[in-house]
Amino acid sequence: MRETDKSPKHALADHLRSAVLTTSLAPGSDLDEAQLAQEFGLSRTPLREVLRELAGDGYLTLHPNRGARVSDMSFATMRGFFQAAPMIYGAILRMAALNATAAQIKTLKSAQEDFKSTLSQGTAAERALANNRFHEVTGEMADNVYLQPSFNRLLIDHARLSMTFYDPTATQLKAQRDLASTQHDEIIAAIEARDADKAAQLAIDHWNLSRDQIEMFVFPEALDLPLGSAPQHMPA
Amino acid sequence: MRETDKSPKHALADHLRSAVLTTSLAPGSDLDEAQLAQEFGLSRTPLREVLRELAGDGYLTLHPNRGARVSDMSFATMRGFFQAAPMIYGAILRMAALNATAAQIKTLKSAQEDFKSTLSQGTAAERALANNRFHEVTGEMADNVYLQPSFNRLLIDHARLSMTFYDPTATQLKAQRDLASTQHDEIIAAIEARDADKAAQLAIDHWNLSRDQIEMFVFPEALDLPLGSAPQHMPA
DNA sequence: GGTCGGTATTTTGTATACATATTGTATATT
DNA sequence: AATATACAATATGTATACAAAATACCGACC
Repeated sequence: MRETDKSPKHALADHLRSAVLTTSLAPGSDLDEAQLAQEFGLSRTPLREVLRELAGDGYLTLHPNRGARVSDMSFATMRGFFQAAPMIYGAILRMAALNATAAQIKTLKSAQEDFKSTLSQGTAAERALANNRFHEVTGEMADNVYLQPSFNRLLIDHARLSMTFYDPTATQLKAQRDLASTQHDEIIAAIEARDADKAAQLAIDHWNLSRDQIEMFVFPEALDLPLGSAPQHMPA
Repeated sequence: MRETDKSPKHALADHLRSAVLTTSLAPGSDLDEAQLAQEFGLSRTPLREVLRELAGDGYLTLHPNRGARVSDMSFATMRGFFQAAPMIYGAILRMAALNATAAQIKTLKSAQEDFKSTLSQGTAAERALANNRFHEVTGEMADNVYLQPSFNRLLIDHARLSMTFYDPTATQLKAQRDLASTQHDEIIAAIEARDADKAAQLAIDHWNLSRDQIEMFVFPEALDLPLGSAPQHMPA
């Protein structure tokens, strides 16, 4: 893979996408056109075109006369996310099982290998990107231009939620990740067998796992402090 | 509504959207940047930004070094359309019933009034646009950024299919249009009553009607010619 | 006569310069 | 001292000029 001869536009777009997905660019943060232009060695004109493309895909939001910001994630959008995700994920995997080509299955397996290697020796960001890539491939397999835009938008925020609600101290996490990987393998098998119902079911299972991880972070075990053991705040 | 003081960018975007929806710009036709720029009185730079935005929304497709074309509709995309539409329409109307604001309901009623007036005295294109607007409002009501992109993409091709498979000679058409209008009224009522199940059911009904119209065009009654009554093609 | 190759023309992509809008700051006024 | 206003600084939006790519045209060659 030659990365060097890619056009600066592609390099910029890839960089921004990764940065948004891994929240190294935080939701809501705003981008400086002049700075990015200089950094990636192109003028503002093509740069602004890239920003518009990424805005169309949901990575960024453009505010007239006020520049581009990373699309933000409020509690309202999270609610919408949890409502829409199971349906879309299920539909995508169902169609993936029906329509996947041999070449795509090969690509998916390779994406899964990459994901596995990030499990043993990758950062949280690398894991999120590899997982994102795996699911992107399933989206391509489904080959439905009407579902794809919504699916890709879900994937963006799925990655960002994973990064946001990632708790390295959680002890169950290793086991959950292994289960996720196992589910990926099962998904590949279902697609290869063209078993649409199985694929749809696995989508739900996989989604629930993901959902549990986030829930576990938001609603952790309450701390078990006996009443009164914490020092009282006394008036000075 | 002042149309005159809108920025040329908005004017261009609106024009292109309408032209695509009504197929006055045919699927697959390509756009001349220089010509459009002159026509709408702006330079190529902002014009290209508009093209990128519309491409993000699915109206256009950009081909690197080869300009912008109206997104085309193949049989493959039609198949995908019929697979995805019922699910998304149902989900959108369900959420619309749950989340619609009073202001939005007012907007929807007004859109329906406009639609009704096109039924009695509008062209096919005007009807398609008014119908499209009605459903766009339901999309806004659902207020779900993850479903909206797919829904809007479906609406684009729904409008274009209506225009493509529109048969002014079909006698049932008037009755079907009145039924569509009645369904719109029922949809408004369900949303106002916050009856999500009803709204979802109406989405399916409304969709089936639409589907039947298209099917009627593609598979018309076979011509009732007795065998042999058509002149045989004789060798010269 | 048809196909290949090279040049001219057209079209798309990029850079730079300029115009316009927004934001921050300092000063004046109440 | 607080607010309002004018002005400066910064950032976004647009136009034009130039570069690169693709297409069309024409002639040579098989």
